[in-house]
Amino acid sequence: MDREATLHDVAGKVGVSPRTVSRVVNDEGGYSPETRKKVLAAIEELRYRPNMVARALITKRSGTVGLVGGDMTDPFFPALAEGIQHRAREAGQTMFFASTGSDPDRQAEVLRSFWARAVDGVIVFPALDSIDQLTDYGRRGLPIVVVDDLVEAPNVACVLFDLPEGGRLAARHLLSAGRRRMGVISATVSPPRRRHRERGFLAALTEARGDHLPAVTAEADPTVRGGEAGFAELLSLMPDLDGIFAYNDLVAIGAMRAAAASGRRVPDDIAVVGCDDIEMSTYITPALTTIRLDRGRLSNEAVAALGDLIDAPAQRRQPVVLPVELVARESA
Amino acid sequence: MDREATLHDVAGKVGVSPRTVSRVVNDEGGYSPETRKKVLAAIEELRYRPNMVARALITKRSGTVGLVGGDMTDPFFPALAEGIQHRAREAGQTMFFASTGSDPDRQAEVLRSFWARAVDGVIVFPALDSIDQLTDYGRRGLPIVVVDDLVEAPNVACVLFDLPEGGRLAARHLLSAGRRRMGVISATVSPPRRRHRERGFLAALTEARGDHLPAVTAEADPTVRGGEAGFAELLSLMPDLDGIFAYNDLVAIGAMRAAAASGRRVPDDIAVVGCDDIEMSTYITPALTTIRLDRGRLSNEAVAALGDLIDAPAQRRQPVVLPVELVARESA
DNA sequence: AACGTTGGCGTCAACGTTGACGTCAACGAT
DNA sequence: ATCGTTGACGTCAACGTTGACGCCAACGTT
Repeated sequence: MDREATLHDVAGKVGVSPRTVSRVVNDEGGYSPETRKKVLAAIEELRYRPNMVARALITKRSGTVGLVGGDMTDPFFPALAEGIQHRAREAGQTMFFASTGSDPDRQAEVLRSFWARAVDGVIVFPALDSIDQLTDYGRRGLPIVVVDDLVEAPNVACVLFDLPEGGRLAARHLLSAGRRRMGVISATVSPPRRRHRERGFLAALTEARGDHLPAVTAEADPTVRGGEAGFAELLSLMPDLDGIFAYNDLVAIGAMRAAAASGRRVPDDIAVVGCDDIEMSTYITPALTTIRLDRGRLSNEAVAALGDLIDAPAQRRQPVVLPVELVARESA
Repeated sequence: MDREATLHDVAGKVGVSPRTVSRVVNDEGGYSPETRKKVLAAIEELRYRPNMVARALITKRSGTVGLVGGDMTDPFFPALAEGIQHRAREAGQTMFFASTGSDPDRQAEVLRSFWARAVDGVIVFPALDSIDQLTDYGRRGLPIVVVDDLVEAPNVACVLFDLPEGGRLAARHLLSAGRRRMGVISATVSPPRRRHRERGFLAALTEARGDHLPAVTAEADPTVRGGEAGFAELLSLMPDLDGIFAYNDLVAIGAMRAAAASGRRVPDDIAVVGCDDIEMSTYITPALTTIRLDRGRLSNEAVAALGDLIDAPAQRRQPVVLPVELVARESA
């Protein structure tokens, strides 16, 4: 035959109904051992494989999950995608991937595309101002795991790192190293309510009292180049800067490079702390001190949360808050 | 209604048949302007969206493409995935992604999963010894773009960089810098017939004659750690090594780190050339001299080749060979 | 007036699988 | 012998959409 075998072909070969073949394929029971052997032999001979498209039309389950992020070239992401895909594969699922460039319109387009293809659920790093669309899809019945944000809606679970604590750890580390004139670089696309790192950092400074000056703040894109620009902005606000906390490692690396370019030694003249702990951070000189976000842990928790949503939807879910830790290297 | 609207719902609201609604949705013609307006209004009101699963069951087209690679944490890959996804999105397609860990059994599993979900085509970085399975899927009718290898089969097109030329450029660069005792690090998973870089490198040395010694070779995993191990292997074969060409940038960075750890200065004592041109290569010290593989170009060519296969399958395709260039920085 | 053409519809039967329910022979209990 | 139960099947009708083909009124040509 010049087309792929179907249940009907297998059934025809064995002399049973397609329904019976479906029972064997799906291990449903309700067939004799003899029938089972014959069906499996025919499956092998005809190279039958279930058509997941036809199956999805009936069961509304496609065996796929979607991963929606900002930009895949952010090194944090591929490691996470590998983790998520590994766990999804264990559950017999195939992964869609789409990046949104942190644009809510593109995220809406991606979610629409996934919804139209009956994905079993999605793991989303939300774009700015996209809670409404996430809530909408949750209400429509799409299981959604939101990462690094809080959305309360049916079928939505949240998994996030304790980023305020990360900010506090960074602040305390810089203070204990004797830094007194500090700055924080936050993400350009983050609204104030999502600047957890900055909030924790500033809170820790306030708690500590002491002789440090009030910290200055800047914004930057999540790239090395962004970090260079963020450094320049901080410096213009506080020329005798001696400590920096950046919201991700690429930005921190950029700040380090800009510091070096301006004749300041890291960490002698200025200490830098990042947040992520990407591999690159161990290879640059000096090696970056950073707040480690455990991607393996995040992958596991996100996929587990999605599995729970898929199996038992429309149940109330408490956010899962993952701990962070400071990894002290050379830059601070 | 507590379920998503279908063509039937829209048809019922307007008072036409579902087929007519389908004609409007798909811009097929064969309807009056008045009918079109009514249908579009009803679509808006009912928030109708085509069910891509149902559509795929009939048309055998799902509007999805699959990307199959080794490991997403290889920095070359995410940049490529962004490019491919961007181009796919322009064509209204959604991207599956799966990594295989360069394992042919996992690649077979991935292809089976994609095939069962009626992907329109796949772009594959082949795992070792996987030509047979690729040929098999090509014969079954799956459009396949193979990257960095050559597979001749129906429905298969190949896109690859001129890696032998990359090897030659690296060799000539090192020679012109006065290096005379050189080594090449190839991929552990590459069979001899796929060591294009090494072959080009050695060929250029043979052509050049001169007073350089025959190069030594080593194998390494595609990571910084792999590069450190590869460097050690080369060094054991040639203790007065003064030039290295690595098959990717991470390996080159690892070699640089190992050289520094052994007290050798890069490039003074030992010059290092990589291949890829990942972003990290510009940020490490010294910045890496490398053979640049243009990912934007590769994404475009791969997606274009896949589009051609999808639109006109079972046609003979000449491999697309992309040029490479040497980017001279500080390490060589 | 008759005939051929054609636009704007509609009908029908898939596509491959599965949920809901039906049939029937074999078996144990009475 | 009769009856109720049950395992091992089978039948039927979706699921939502589309390809193939049919119908019919309107129109132009003869």
